[in-house]
Amino acid sequence: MEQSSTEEATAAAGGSRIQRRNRARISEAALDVFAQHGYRGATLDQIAERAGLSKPNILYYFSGKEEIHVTLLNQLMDRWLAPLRRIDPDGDPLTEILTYVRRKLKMSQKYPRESRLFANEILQGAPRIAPHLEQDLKPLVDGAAATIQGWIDAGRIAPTDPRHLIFSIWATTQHYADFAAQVGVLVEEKSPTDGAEQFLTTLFTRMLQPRRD
Amino acid sequence: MEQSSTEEATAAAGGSRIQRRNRARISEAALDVFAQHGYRGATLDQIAERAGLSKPNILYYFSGKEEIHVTLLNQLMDRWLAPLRRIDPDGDPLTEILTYVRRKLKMSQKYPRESRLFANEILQGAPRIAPHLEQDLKPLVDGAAATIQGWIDAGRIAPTDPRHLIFSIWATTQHYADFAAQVGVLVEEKSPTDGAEQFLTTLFTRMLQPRRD
DNA sequence: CGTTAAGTTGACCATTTGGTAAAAGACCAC
DNA sequence: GTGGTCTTTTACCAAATGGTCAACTTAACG
Repeated sequence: MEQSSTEEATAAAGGSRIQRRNRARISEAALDVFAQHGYRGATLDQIAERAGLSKPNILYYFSGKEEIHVTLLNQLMDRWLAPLRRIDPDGDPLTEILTYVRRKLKMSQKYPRESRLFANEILQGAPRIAPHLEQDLKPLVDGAAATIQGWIDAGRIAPTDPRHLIFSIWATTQHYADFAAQVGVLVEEKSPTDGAEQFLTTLFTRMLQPRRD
Repeated sequence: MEQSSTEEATAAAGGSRIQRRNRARISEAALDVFAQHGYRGATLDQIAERAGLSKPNILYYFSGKEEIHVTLLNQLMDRWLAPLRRIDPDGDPLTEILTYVRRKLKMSQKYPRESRLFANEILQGAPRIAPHLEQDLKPLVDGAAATIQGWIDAGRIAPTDPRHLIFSIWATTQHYADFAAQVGVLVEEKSPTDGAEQFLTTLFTRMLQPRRD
Protein backbone atom coordinates (compact mmCIF):
# COMPACT_ATOMS: atom_id res chain seq x y z
CA MET A 1 0.00 0.00 0.00
CA GLU A 2 2.66 2.45 1.00
CA GLN A 3 4.56 1.24 -1.99
CA SER A 4 1.81 1.78 -4.51
CA SER A 5 1.20 5.27 -3.20
CA THR A 6 4.91 6.01 -3.52
CA GLU A 7 4.84 4.69 -7.06
CA GLU A 8 1.94 6.70 -8.31
CA ALA A 9 1.84 9.77 -6.10
CA THR A 10 4.15 12.39 -7.56
CA ALA A 11 4.52 10.81 -11.01
CA ALA A 12 7.75 12.78 -11.20
CA ALA A 13 10.67 10.37 -11.07
CA GLY A 14 8.47 7.32 -10.70
CA GLY A 15 8.40 4.30 -12.97
CA SER A 16 10.90 1.88 -14.46
CA ARG A 17 14.01 2.84 -16.42
CA ILE A 18 12.04 2.39 -19.61
CA GLN A 19 9.30 4.64 -18.30
CA ARG A 20 11.72 7.35 -17.31
CA ARG A 21 13.60 7.13 -20.60
CA ASN A 22 10.52 7.28 -22.79
CA ARG A 23 8.80 9.96 -20.78
CA ALA A 24 11.94 12.03 -21.13
CA ARG A 25 12.06 11.41 -24.89
CA ILE A 26 8.46 12.46 -25.26
CA SER A 27 8.91 15.58 -23.16
CA GLU A 28 11.95 16.51 -25.19
CA ALA A 29 10.18 16.05 -28.49
CA ALA A 30 7.01 17.74 -27.33
CA LEU A 31 8.97 20.73 -26.12
CA ASP A 32 10.33 21.21 -29.62
CA VAL A 33 6.95 20.96 -31.26
CA PHE A 34 4.84 22.92 -28.79
CA ALA A 35 7.43 25.69 -28.57
CA GLN A 36 7.44 26.15 -32.31
CA HIS A 37 3.80 25.69 -33.24
CA GLY A 38 1.83 26.39 -30.07
CA TYR A 39 -0.66 24.01 -28.53
CA ARG A 40 -3.19 23.81 -31.32
CA GLY A 41 -0.60 23.82 -34.07
CA ALA A 42 1.31 20.89 -32.60
CA THR A 43 0.35 17.34 -33.58
CA LEU A 44 0.85 14.04 -31.85
CA ASP A 45 2.32 12.64 -35.05
CA GLN A 46 5.05 15.27 -35.05
CA ILE A 47 5.83 14.59 -31.42
CA ALA A 48 5.83 10.83 -32.01
CA GLU A 49 8.16 11.07 -34.97
CA ARG A 50 10.61 13.35 -33.19
CA ALA A 51 10.54 11.11 -30.12
CA GLY A 52 11.18 8.01 -32.19
CA LEU A 53 8.06 6.35 -30.80
CA SER A 54 4.76 5.35 -32.31
CA LYS A 55 1.71 7.47 -31.61
CA PRO A 56 -0.12 4.81 -29.61
CA ASN A 57 3.01 4.28 -27.60
CA ILE A 58 3.02 7.95 -26.67
CA LEU A 59 -0.55 7.62 -25.53
CA TYR A 60 0.57 4.75 -23.36
CA TYR A 61 2.67 7.19 -21.35
CA PHE A 62 0.40 10.24 -21.48
CA SER A 63 -3.36 10.20 -21.48
CA GLY A 64 -3.52 12.73 -24.30
CA LYS A 65 -2.11 15.77 -26.02
CA GLU A 66 -3.24 18.09 -23.28
CA GLU A 67 -1.55 16.10 -20.52
CA ILE A 68 1.77 16.32 -22.32
CA HIS A 69 1.36 20.07 -22.63
CA VAL A 70 0.37 20.55 -19.01
CA THR A 71 3.26 18.38 -17.85
CA LEU A 72 5.71 20.53 -19.79
CA LEU A 73 4.19 23.70 -18.42
CA ASN A 74 4.47 22.43 -14.86
CA GLN A 75 8.10 21.42 -15.25
CA LEU A 76 8.75 24.79 -16.84
CA MET A 77 7.29 26.92 -14.09
CA ASP A 78 9.68 25.58 -11.46
CA ARG A 79 12.72 26.35 -13.52
CA TRP A 80 11.29 29.63 -14.65
CA LEU A 81 10.61 31.10 -11.25
CA ALA A 82 13.80 29.89 -9.59
CA PRO A 83 15.85 33.04 -10.31
CA LEU A 84 13.15 35.25 -8.83
CA ARG A 85 13.24 33.26 -5.59
CA ARG A 86 16.97 33.80 -5.30
CA ILE A 87 16.72 37.57 -4.94
CA ASP A 88 18.04 38.26 -1.46
CA PRO A 89 16.44 41.16 0.43
CA ASP A 90 19.60 41.39 2.53
CA GLY A 91 21.99 41.56 -0.41
CA ASP A 92 23.28 44.65 -2.16
CA PRO A 93 20.30 45.96 -4.16
CA LEU A 94 22.01 46.73 -7.46
CA THR A 95 24.03 43.51 -7.33
CA GLU A 96 20.93 41.47 -6.57
CA ILE A 97 18.98 42.92 -9.47
CA LEU A 98 21.84 42.72 -11.95
CA THR A 99 22.42 39.12 -10.92
CA TYR A 100 18.75 38.44 -11.52
CA VAL A 101 18.99 40.03 -14.96
CA ARG A 102 22.00 37.91 -15.85
CA ARG A 103 20.34 34.74 -14.61
CA LYS A 104 17.24 35.43 -16.66
CA LEU A 105 19.36 36.14 -19.72
CA LYS A 106 21.26 32.88 -19.22
CA MET A 107 17.93 31.08 -19.03
CA SER A 108 16.88 32.54 -22.38
CA GLN A 109 20.18 31.43 -23.79
CA LYS A 110 20.14 27.94 -22.32
CA TYR A 111 16.41 27.16 -22.53
CA PRO A 112 15.05 29.07 -25.52
CA ARG A 113 12.42 26.41 -26.20
CA GLU A 114 11.07 26.74 -22.69
CA SER A 115 10.91 30.49 -23.15
CA ARG A 116 8.97 30.09 -26.39
CA LEU A 117 6.66 27.52 -24.89
CA PHE A 118 5.82 29.97 -22.15
CA ALA A 119 5.45 32.84 -24.60
CA ASN A 120 3.08 30.79 -26.73
CA GLU A 121 0.95 29.93 -23.74
CA ILE A 122 0.69 33.54 -22.61
CA LEU A 123 0.05 34.78 -26.15
CA GLN A 124 -2.95 32.48 -26.33
CA GLY A 125 -4.33 34.00 -23.18
CA ALA A 126 -2.72 31.60 -20.68
CA PRO A 127 -5.65 29.15 -20.87
CA ARG A 128 -3.76 26.30 -19.23
CA ILE A 129 -1.37 28.17 -16.98
CA ALA A 130 -3.53 30.92 -15.51
CA PRO A 131 -3.95 29.08 -12.17
CA HIS A 132 -0.17 28.80 -11.86
CA LEU A 133 0.26 32.49 -12.52
CA GLU A 134 -2.23 33.37 -9.84
CA GLN A 135 -1.02 30.88 -7.24
CA ASP A 136 2.72 30.68 -7.80
CA LEU A 137 3.84 33.68 -9.82
CA LYS A 138 1.75 36.40 -8.25
CA PRO A 139 2.85 35.95 -4.62
CA LEU A 140 6.45 35.65 -5.77
CA VAL A 141 6.22 38.88 -7.71
CA ASP A 142 4.46 40.57 -4.83
CA GLY A 143 7.33 39.55 -2.58
CA ALA A 144 10.01 40.70 -4.99
CA ALA A 145 8.19 43.99 -5.55
CA ALA A 146 8.05 44.55 -1.80
CA THR A 147 11.76 43.86 -1.52
CA ILE A 148 12.55 46.33 -4.28
CA GLN A 149 10.22 48.91 -2.80
CA GLY A 150 12.06 48.50 0.47
CA TRP A 151 15.35 49.24 -1.26
CA ILE A 152 13.82 52.31 -2.88
CA ASP A 153 12.41 53.57 0.40
CA ALA A 154 15.84 53.16 1.96
CA GLY A 155 17.30 55.26 -0.84
CA ARG A 156 19.56 52.43 -1.99
CA ILE A 157 18.33 52.43 -5.59
CA ALA A 158 16.63 55.13 -7.62
CA PRO A 159 12.84 55.22 -7.26
CA THR A 160 10.64 53.52 -9.84
CA ASP A 161 7.72 51.12 -10.09
CA PRO A 162 9.00 47.69 -8.96
CA ARG A 163 6.46 45.73 -10.95
CA HIS A 164 7.17 47.46 -14.22
CA LEU A 165 10.86 47.06 -13.49
CA ILE A 166 10.34 43.32 -13.26
CA PHE A 167 8.33 43.33 -16.49
CA SER A 168 11.12 45.18 -18.25
CA ILE A 169 13.64 42.60 -17.09
CA TRP A 170 11.48 39.76 -18.31
CA ALA A 171 10.77 41.47 -21.60
CA THR A 172 14.34 42.38 -22.43
CA THR A 173 15.86 39.06 -21.47
CA GLN A 174 13.24 36.77 -22.98
CA HIS A 175 13.28 38.82 -26.16
CA TYR A 176 16.55 37.16 -27.15
CA ALA A 177 14.92 33.73 -27.03
CA ASP A 178 11.41 34.50 -28.24
CA PHE A 179 12.43 36.83 -31.06
CA ALA A 180 15.66 35.04 -31.96
CA ALA A 181 14.55 34.79 -35.58
CA GLN A 182 14.33 38.57 -35.76
CA VAL A 183 17.44 39.29 -33.73
CA GLY A 184 19.37 36.94 -35.97
CA VAL A 185 18.46 38.94 -39.05
CA LEU A 186 19.50 42.23 -37.50
CA VAL A 187 22.73 41.35 -35.69
CA GLU A 188 25.90 40.03 -37.29
CA GLU A 189 27.50 38.50 -34.19
CA LYS A 190 27.29 34.77 -33.78
CA SER A 191 25.95 35.13 -30.26
CA PRO A 192 23.83 38.27 -29.78
CA THR A 193 23.40 37.44 -26.11
CA ASP A 194 27.02 38.42 -25.50
CA GLY A 195 26.29 41.99 -26.52
CA ALA A 196 22.99 41.69 -24.71
CA GLU A 197 24.59 41.03 -21.33
CA GLN A 198 26.78 44.09 -21.65
CA PHE A 199 23.84 46.21 -22.79
CA LEU A 200 21.38 45.06 -20.13
CA THR A 201 23.92 45.53 -17.38
CA THR A 202 24.36 49.12 -18.51
CA LEU A 203 20.63 49.66 -18.94
CA PHE A 204 19.64 48.56 -15.47
CA THR A 205 22.68 50.05 -13.79
CA ARG A 206 21.87 53.48 -15.18
CA MET A 207 18.22 52.95 -14.36
CA LEU A 208 18.76 52.03 -10.73
CA GLN A 209 21.94 53.69 -9.58
CA PRO A 210 20.91 55.91 -6.68
CA ARG A 211 21.06 59.62 -7.48
CA ARG A 212 20.82 62.66 -5.30
CA ASP A 213 17.42 64.16 -6.14
CA MET B 1 -4.85 47.58 -70.79
CA GLU B 2 -3.75 50.30 -68.46
CA GLN B 3 -7.10 49.85 -66.77
CA SER B 4 -6.83 46.13 -66.17
CA SER B 5 -3.35 46.53 -64.75
CA THR B 6 -4.63 49.21 -62.41
CA GLU B 7 -7.46 46.92 -61.36
CA GLU B 8 -5.41 43.87 -60.55
CA ALA B 9 -1.97 45.22 -59.75
CA THR B 10 -1.96 46.24 -56.12
CA ALA B 11 -5.07 44.31 -55.04
CA ALA B 12 -5.22 46.78 -52.17
CA ALA B 13 -8.32 48.95 -52.49
CA GLY B 14 -9.51 47.26 -55.69
CA GLY B 15 -12.87 45.58 -56.20
CA SER B 16 -16.51 46.41 -55.69
CA ARG B 17 -18.07 47.66 -52.47
CA ILE B 18 -19.01 44.11 -51.60
CA GLN B 19 -15.48 42.93 -52.23
CA ARG B 20 -13.99 45.61 -50.04
CA ARG B 21 -16.49 44.99 -47.27
CA ASN B 22 -16.07 41.23 -47.21
CA ARG B 23 -12.30 41.33 -47.55
CA ALA B 24 -12.27 43.67 -44.57
CA ARG B 25 -14.52 41.36 -42.57
CA ILE B 26 -12.30 38.41 -43.33
CA SER B 27 -9.13 40.28 -42.43
CA GLU B 28 -10.69 41.40 -39.18
CA ALA B 29 -11.78 37.90 -38.23
CA ALA B 30 -8.53 36.30 -39.36
CA LEU B 31 -6.54 38.77 -37.28
CA ASP B 32 -8.40 37.62 -34.19
CA VAL B 33 -7.85 33.97 -34.89
CA PHE B 34 -4.27 34.02 -36.16
CA ALA B 35 -3.18 36.32 -33.34
CA GLN B 36 -4.54 33.97 -30.74
CA HIS B 37 -3.72 30.55 -32.14
CA GLY B 38 -0.86 31.11 -34.57
CA TYR B 39 -0.86 30.02 -38.18
CA ARG B 40 -1.20 26.28 -37.72
CA GLY B 41 -3.59 26.55 -34.82
CA ALA B 42 -6.02 28.76 -36.72
CA THR B 43 -8.77 27.18 -38.81
CA LEU B 44 -10.75 28.48 -41.75
CA ASP B 45 -13.94 27.48 -39.98
CA GLN B 46 -13.14 29.73 -37.04
CA ILE B 47 -12.34 32.60 -39.36
CA ALA B 48 -15.48 32.00 -41.37
CA GLU B 49 -17.71 31.94 -38.33
CA ARG B 50 -16.22 35.08 -36.86
CA ALA B 51 -16.48 36.85 -40.20
CA GLY B 52 -20.12 35.82 -40.60
CA LEU B 53 -19.39 34.19 -43.94
CA SER B 54 -19.36 30.61 -45.16
CA LYS B 55 -16.07 28.87 -45.63
CA PRO B 56 -16.35 28.53 -49.40
CA ASN B 57 -17.25 32.18 -49.57
CA ILE B 58 -14.01 33.04 -47.82
CA LEU B 59 -12.14 30.98 -50.36
CA TYR B 60 -13.84 33.03 -53.04
CA TYR B 61 -11.98 36.09 -51.75
CA PHE B 62 -8.70 34.47 -50.77
CA SER B 63 -7.05 31.57 -52.56
CA GLY B 64 -6.35 29.81 -49.26
CA LYS B 65 -5.43 30.01 -45.61
CA GLU B 66 -1.88 31.02 -46.36
CA GLU B 67 -2.89 33.95 -48.56
CA ILE B 68 -5.00 35.37 -45.76
CA HIS B 69 -2.10 35.10 -43.39
CA VAL B 70 0.40 36.66 -45.78
CA THR B 71 -2.03 39.49 -46.54
CA LEU B 72 -2.34 40.28 -42.84
CA LEU B 73 1.41 40.16 -42.38
CA ASN B 74 1.96 42.56 -45.26
CA GLN B 75 -0.60 45.04 -43.98
CA LEU B 76 0.96 44.74 -40.56
CA MET B 77 4.52 45.48 -41.57
CA ASP B 78 3.65 48.94 -42.91
CA ARG B 79 1.96 50.01 -39.75
CA TRP B 80 4.59 48.35 -37.63
CA LEU B 81 7.60 50.06 -39.12
CA ALA B 82 6.06 53.51 -39.41
CA PRO B 83 7.23 54.78 -36.00
CA LEU B 84 10.80 53.79 -36.77
CA ARG B 85 10.74 55.82 -39.98
CA ARG B 86 9.65 58.90 -38.09
CA ILE B 87 12.82 59.14 -36.02
CA ASP B 88 14.38 62.42 -37.12
CA PRO B 89 18.20 62.55 -37.16
CA ASP B 90 17.98 66.33 -36.86
CA GLY B 91 15.69 66.30 -33.81
CA ASP B 92 16.69 66.35 -30.18
CA PRO B 93 18.07 62.85 -29.49
CA LEU B 94 16.38 62.11 -26.19
CA THR B 95 13.08 63.57 -27.37
CA GLU B 96 13.22 61.55 -30.58
CA ILE B 97 13.86 58.29 -28.78
CA LEU B 98 11.29 58.90 -26.05
CA THR B 99 8.74 59.82 -28.70
CA TYR B 100 9.56 56.58 -30.46
CA VAL B 101 9.08 54.65 -27.23
CA ARG B 102 5.71 56.27 -26.64
CA ARG B 103 4.58 55.62 -30.19
CA LYS B 104 5.52 51.98 -29.92
CA LEU B 105 3.71 51.70 -26.61
CA LYS B 106 0.62 53.29 -28.11
CA MET B 107 0.76 50.75 -30.91
CA SER B 108 0.80 47.90 -28.43
CA GLN B 109 -2.17 49.49 -26.72
CA LYS B 110 -4.15 50.18 -29.87
CA TYR B 111 -3.20 47.14 -31.96
CA PRO B 112 -2.53 44.29 -29.55
CA ARG B 113 -3.73 41.70 -32.03
CA GLU B 114 -1.25 42.91 -34.62
CA SER B 115 1.48 42.71 -32.02
CA ARG B 116 0.53 39.13 -31.17
CA LEU B 117 0.26 38.16 -34.82
CA PHE B 118 3.78 39.40 -35.32
CA ALA B 119 5.03 37.72 -32.16
CA ASN B 120 3.51 34.43 -33.25
CA GLU B 121 5.16 34.63 -36.63
CA ILE B 122 8.59 35.36 -35.15
CA LEU B 123 8.17 32.68 -32.49
CA GLN B 124 7.62 30.14 -35.22
CA GLY B 125 10.87 31.16 -36.86
CA ALA B 126 9.47 33.85 -39.17
CA PRO B 127 8.80 31.35 -41.98
CA ARG B 128 6.52 33.69 -43.90
CA ILE B 129 7.96 37.06 -42.99
CA ALA B 130 11.70 36.48 -43.16
CA PRO B 131 12.01 38.18 -46.58
CA HIS B 132 10.29 41.27 -45.20
CA LEU B 133 12.63 41.39 -42.24
CA GLU B 134 15.65 41.20 -44.49
CA GLN B 135 14.42 43.67 -47.11
CA ASP B 136 12.35 46.18 -45.16
CA LEU B 137 13.23 45.93 -41.48
CA LYS B 138 16.98 45.45 -41.69
CA PRO B 139 17.81 48.60 -43.71
CA LEU B 140 15.47 50.61 -41.50
CA VAL B 141 17.17 49.38 -38.36
CA ASP B 142 20.58 49.95 -39.89
CA GLY B 143 19.56 53.54 -40.58
CA ALA B 144 18.17 54.13 -37.12
CA ALA B 145 21.22 52.54 -35.53
CA ALA B 146 23.45 54.87 -37.55
CA THR B 147 21.43 57.87 -36.44
CA ILE B 148 21.69 56.85 -32.80
CA GLN B 149 25.40 56.13 -33.14
CA GLY B 150 25.80 59.63 -34.57
CA TRP B 151 24.11 61.09 -31.50
CA ILE B 152 26.38 59.03 -29.26
CA ASP B 153 29.51 60.11 -31.13
CA ALA B 154 28.41 63.72 -30.74
CA GLY B 155 28.08 63.17 -27.01
CA ARG B 156 24.39 64.04 -27.05
CA ILE B 157 23.26 60.80 -25.42
CA ALA B 158 25.14 58.33 -23.24
CA PRO B 159 27.04 55.67 -25.15
CA THR B 160 25.49 52.24 -25.67
CA ASP B 161 24.83 49.70 -28.42
CA PRO B 162 22.15 51.21 -30.69
CA ARG B 163 20.83 47.88 -31.90
CA HIS B 164 20.34 46.45 -28.46
CA LEU B 165 18.75 49.73 -27.45
CA ILE B 166 16.21 49.26 -30.21
CA PHE B 167 15.61 45.66 -29.14
CA SER B 168 14.99 46.80 -25.59
CA ILE B 169 12.43 49.34 -26.79
CA TRP B 170 10.62 46.73 -28.84
CA ALA B 171 10.73 44.18 -26.04
CA THR B 172 9.48 46.46 -23.30
CA THR B 173 6.68 48.07 -25.31
CA GLN B 174 5.38 44.95 -27.05
CA HIS B 175 5.46 43.09 -23.77
CA TYR B 176 2.30 44.87 -22.69
CA ALA B 177 0.43 43.51 -25.71
CA ASP B 178 2.01 40.09 -26.10
CA PHE B 179 2.04 39.19 -22.41
CA ALA B 180 -1.16 41.01 -21.49
CA ALA B 181 -2.57 37.83 -19.94
CA GLN B 182 0.36 37.75 -17.52
CA VAL B 183 0.49 41.48 -16.87
CA GLY B 184 -3.21 41.43 -16.10
CA VAL B 185 -2.69 38.86 -13.35
CA LEU B 186 0.10 40.82 -11.72
CA VAL B 187 -1.15 44.41 -11.90
CA GLU B 188 -4.29 45.75 -10.28
CA GLU B 189 -4.73 48.88 -12.38
CA LYS B 190 -7.33 48.78 -15.10
CA SER B 191 -4.85 50.00 -17.69
CA PRO B 192 -1.28 48.85 -16.98
CA THR B 193 -0.04 50.82 -19.97
CA ASP B 194 -0.57 54.03 -18.03
CA GLY B 195 2.01 53.02 -15.47
CA ALA B 196 4.06 51.64 -18.32
CA GLU B 197 4.44 54.97 -20.09
CA GLN B 198 5.67 56.59 -16.90
CA PHE B 199 8.07 53.75 -16.24
CA LEU B 200 9.49 53.47 -19.73
CA THR B 201 10.02 57.21 -19.95
CA THR B 202 12.06 57.02 -16.76
CA LEU B 203 13.91 53.91 -17.89
CA PHE B 204 15.11 55.29 -21.19
CA THR B 205 15.71 58.78 -19.86
CA ARG B 206 18.07 57.47 -17.20
CA MET B 207 19.64 55.15 -19.73
CA LEU B 208 20.37 57.82 -22.30
CA GLN B 209 20.78 61.09 -20.46
CA PRO B 210 24.30 62.26 -21.30
CA ARG B 211 26.68 62.08 -18.37
CA ARG B 212 30.13 63.45 -17.86
CA ASP B 213 32.36 60.36 -17.86
C1' DC C 1 13.08 -21.74 -18.26
C1' DG C 2 8.26 -20.12 -17.80
C1' DT C 3 4.93 -17.01 -16.35
C1' DT C 4 3.31 -12.62 -15.59
C1' DA C 5 3.36 -7.87 -16.15
C1' DA C 6 5.16 -4.07 -18.90
C1' DG C 7 5.68 -2.17 -23.23
C1' DT C 8 4.70 -1.79 -28.28
C1' DT C 9 2.31 -1.82 -32.52
C1' DG C 10 -0.83 -2.17 -36.72
C1' DA C 11 -5.36 -1.52 -37.87
C1' DC C 12 -8.94 1.18 -37.16
C1' DC C 13 -12.35 5.14 -36.05
C1' DA C 14 -14.85 9.59 -35.72
C1' DT C 15 -14.04 14.24 -36.33
C1' DT C 16 -11.82 18.12 -38.17
C1' DT C 17 -9.46 20.40 -41.68
C1' DG C 18 -8.28 22.87 -46.10
C1' DG C 19 -10.17 22.96 -50.27
C1' DT C 20 -13.39 22.07 -54.69
C1' DA C 21 -17.45 21.89 -58.03
C1' DA C 22 -21.45 23.24 -59.54
C1' DA C 23 -25.66 25.10 -59.09
C1' DA C 24 -28.42 28.76 -57.14
C1' DG C 25 -29.08 33.54 -56.00
C1' DA C 26 -28.16 38.55 -56.03
C1' DC C 27 -26.86 42.52 -58.50
C1' DC C 28 -26.38 45.73 -62.27
C1' DA C 29 -26.10 47.95 -66.73
C1' DC C 30 -28.83 48.24 -70.57
C1' DG D 1 -37.10 43.16 -67.39
C1' DT D 2 -33.51 40.69 -69.20
C1' DG D 3 -28.80 39.04 -70.01
C1' DG D 4 -24.67 38.53 -67.98
C1' DT D 5 -21.63 38.99 -64.33
C1' DC D 6 -20.60 38.79 -59.49
C1' DT D 7 -21.53 36.51 -55.15
C1' DT D 8 -23.07 32.81 -52.17
C1' DT D 9 -24.27 28.32 -50.80
C1' DT D 10 -24.99 23.22 -50.77
C1' DA D 11 -22.86 19.09 -51.11
C1' DC D 12 -18.84 16.99 -51.22
C1' DC D 13 -13.81 15.20 -50.91
C1' DA D 14 -9.15 13.59 -49.49
C1' DA D 15 -5.99 14.17 -46.04
C1' DA D 16 -4.86 14.90 -41.31
C1' DT D 17 -5.85 14.57 -36.52
C1' DG D 18 -6.60 12.84 -31.64
C1' DG D 19 -7.55 8.75 -29.88
C1' DT D 20 -8.83 3.45 -29.15
C1' DC D 21 -8.29 -1.57 -29.10
C1' DA D 22 -6.85 -6.03 -29.33
C1' DA D 23 -3.03 -8.53 -30.47
C1' DC D 24 1.80 -8.97 -30.26
C1' DT D 25 6.56 -8.57 -28.27
C1' DT D 26 9.72 -7.78 -24.74
C1' DA D 27 11.49 -7.47 -20.07
C1' DA D 28 11.42 -8.98 -15.12
C1' DC D 29 11.97 -12.33 -11.92
C1' DG D 30 11.40 -16.39 -9.13
